[in-house]
Amino acid sequence: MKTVYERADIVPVFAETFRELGYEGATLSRITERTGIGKGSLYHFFPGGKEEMAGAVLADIDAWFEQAIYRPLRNDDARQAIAAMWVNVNDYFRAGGRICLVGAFALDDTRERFSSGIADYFIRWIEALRSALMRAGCAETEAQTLAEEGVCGIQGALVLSRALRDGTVFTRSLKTLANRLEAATR
Amino acid sequence: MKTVYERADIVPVFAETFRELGYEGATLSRITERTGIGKGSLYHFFPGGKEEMAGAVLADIDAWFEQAIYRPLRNDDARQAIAAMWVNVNDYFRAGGRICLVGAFALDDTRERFSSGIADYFIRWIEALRSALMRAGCAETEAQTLAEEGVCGIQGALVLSRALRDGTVFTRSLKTLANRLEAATR
DNA sequence: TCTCTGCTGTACCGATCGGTATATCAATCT
DNA sequence: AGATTGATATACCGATCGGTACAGCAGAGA
Repeated sequence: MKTVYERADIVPVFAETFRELGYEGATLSRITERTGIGKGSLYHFFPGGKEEMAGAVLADIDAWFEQAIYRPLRNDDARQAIAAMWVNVNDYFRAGGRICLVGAFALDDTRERFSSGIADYFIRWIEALRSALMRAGCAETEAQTLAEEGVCGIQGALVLSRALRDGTVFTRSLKTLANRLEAATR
Repeated sequence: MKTVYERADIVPVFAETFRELGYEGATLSRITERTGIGKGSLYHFFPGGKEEMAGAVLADIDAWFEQAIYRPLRNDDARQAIAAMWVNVNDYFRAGGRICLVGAFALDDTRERFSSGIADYFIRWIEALRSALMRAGCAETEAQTLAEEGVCGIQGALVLSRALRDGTVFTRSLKTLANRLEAATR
């Protein structure tokens, strides 16, 4: 059999594995087990090993957020883009059933491996949201505070809903944040 | 030499080790290296191994929050207790330089090992804060929302300040949250 | 002084870690 | 057909994993 895998097909499986087990917890045997791909192929596509695999996941995540969240926030109608952000974020994180890998990596030593990528992800998110808020009528300092508060709140909601095993906490928190930002743009 | 260690002396060192490396990343060799205690003593005090060590840390953390945060929120003057909470939390987390181990454990598979302890920590925090908010004059539903938002925001601020390597983000976020709650109690 | 108890360091256990080498396979090109 | 290429499974590597066994050692009580 010659089943050819594409990086694009494998990376999302990596992502879920790292999400569930963390960087250290995601051993190569776990990864081969979940992807169904042997070490041979794994190292063929990712000669850099585990670190390259996780790096590919982060790049994949970054690309998704760039096109689905950041770009609309920067370029499209501000109010609409912000509203779409809440919906897309709720879907992406499966209403709290899925964590933010970037945030999780930031919390422990794994941060040192992907330092700049992790910082970028959040900087660009906050900056894009701030831009949208200002276009929607916020003053600069308020927009900055609210943007930080929004991104912050999302990360916190992920932690909390995981801890409580209650996805409604996540969706409810997003709603509260959305109202808060909406109130500030009129 | 007969240097007798107390569990109370060791546990905080465990805590920092788990914080920095995560549960999987905190190997026994790392732990012995940081504590300066050999495996012999380690397993003498903690026959249950790594899991018991981490469990002791969680119990330690829980006890600290109970006496320093939750109890005042439940019993003392509401406004004062809330104000004290922000100060104590900022100190405890070293202005964002130290993460919340409970939150970190919640994010990956480690949650399954300490499930009830993790959930309890957050449930009691939110409940205590809600109680204080109500005594300070909040309506019940608003108090619940604000309490969740507060705890949520703290967790998010920890993630964000770690990711950005910027402790000012943490302190600033706490300030914003404090203002938010203050505004709702008058 | 002589036990006895509690603590400690160390050697060791099987299992698994991340990673490498290689032989084989399927498909394509000449 | 024969050679070449890319993809795959597998065996294997030294290192380290979490955990155990145990011998020795210091101090308290007899």
